[in-house]
Amino acid sequence: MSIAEVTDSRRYHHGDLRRALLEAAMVIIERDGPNALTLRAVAREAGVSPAAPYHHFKDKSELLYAVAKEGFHRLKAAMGSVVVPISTHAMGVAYVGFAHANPALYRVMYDCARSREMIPDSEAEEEGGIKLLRESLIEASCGTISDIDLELAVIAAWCAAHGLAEISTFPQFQPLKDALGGEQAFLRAVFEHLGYTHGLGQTNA
Amino acid sequence: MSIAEVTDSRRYHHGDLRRALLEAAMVIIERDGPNALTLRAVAREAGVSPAAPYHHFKDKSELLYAVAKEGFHRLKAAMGSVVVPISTHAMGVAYVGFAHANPALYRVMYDCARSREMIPDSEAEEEGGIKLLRESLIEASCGTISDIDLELAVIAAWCAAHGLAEISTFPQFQPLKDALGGEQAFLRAVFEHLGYTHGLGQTNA
DNA sequence: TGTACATCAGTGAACGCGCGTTCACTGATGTAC
DNA sequence: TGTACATCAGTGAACGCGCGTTCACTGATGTAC
Repeated sequence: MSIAEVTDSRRYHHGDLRRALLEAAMVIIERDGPNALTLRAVAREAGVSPAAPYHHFKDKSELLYAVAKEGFHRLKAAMGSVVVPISTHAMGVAYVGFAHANPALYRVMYDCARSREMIPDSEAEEEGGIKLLRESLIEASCGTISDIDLELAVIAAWCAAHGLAEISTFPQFQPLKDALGGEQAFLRAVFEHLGYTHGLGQTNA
Repeated sequence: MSIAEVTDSRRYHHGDLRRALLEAAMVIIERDGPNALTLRAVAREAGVSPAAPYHHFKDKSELLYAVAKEGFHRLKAAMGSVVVPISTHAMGVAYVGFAHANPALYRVMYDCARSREMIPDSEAEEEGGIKLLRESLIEASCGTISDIDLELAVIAAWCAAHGLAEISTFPQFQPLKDALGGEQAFLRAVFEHLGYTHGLGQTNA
């Protein structure tokens, strides 16, 4: 439920329109697709005039930035909330789970991260999840891993998670999912194939 | 060089406008980004009136389909042209190379593949690369791999390639690339971390 | 406590723009005789 | 080979639309006295 619905939305002054606009943007992205994310649509969704957002965002691109930043923030939160013992595998599952729960937002986040320098703030959020991943890999190796191997392991795990997040939703995999006994078993099996059974990226054989 | 440039583009009748429109669309996507891909822009790029494309595509979405299909066709060609002996690793490098050479097209292809049922034709093209990958995995296992393990290996390899294709371009990896001695060494190292040293997805340890 | 007033966060009308698409048209092409 | 004509693949003007953004405005809020 958005803040606009919680508080009395008929008030002239909204209360926290900035937050409400971000929520509205999330709704629109997931409901109507990233291309439907216009400033006017966001204002409409938040129940506010088309000019109102300009009191909170310089222009459309700044809203987009903020949406991506919020997305990375939530992704980091999802990854950080896995139950102990933290494993790379569990974090990968959380990562993929987030991407599947918010597929369109996930696309917007990465389009944003790829297409331009993130503002420092957003970069920090984006880095947040990576930091958690790195820590889990250090822990799993008992701190013996070299810097270069660690970075390679981070990237490898990130690639695996990103690939799985985007590709495993394709309908053509449904037969295999059924054969393996469901989505979770399917994800586990693919992670195993990629070397994440024990929560550590495999080192060179 | 587009066909429009090769032939006399001042002719009233174009010759192969459909092809020229696809080429123009590719140019626009890579030069101006996927959001700049409008029917009018494509016509403009091809040097033709805004109504001309309607003699070759029912509407804008049909042009988009055709672009994605052509993209998958080229991706398949890139994967198929790796030198013998064919290895999963070599095909992965070809895949990532294609994605890096045509980043925006690559996004359009996957957005298209994800957002709707591809028309049968396009699905065949999309499947093309997967088929090559599957064959390389069968060959590498000397035909002893089970059906389920084979499909898992296909998906794992596909995820790794897709993840690497989209993530390895992030600027934050530049230091590591430099430390490893360049883009190629970097890609090889990450592939190794993911178990593709010998051209076969690792089986469960 | 009550009042004047500056500030803030909204409104709603308007702008210019590029878009997808349609339409009547026209020039080029190829075929029948 | 030459001509009439159907067909095809273009043109260019026009349409309605939703967009991002601006602007003068106004209602609500909070603070100084």
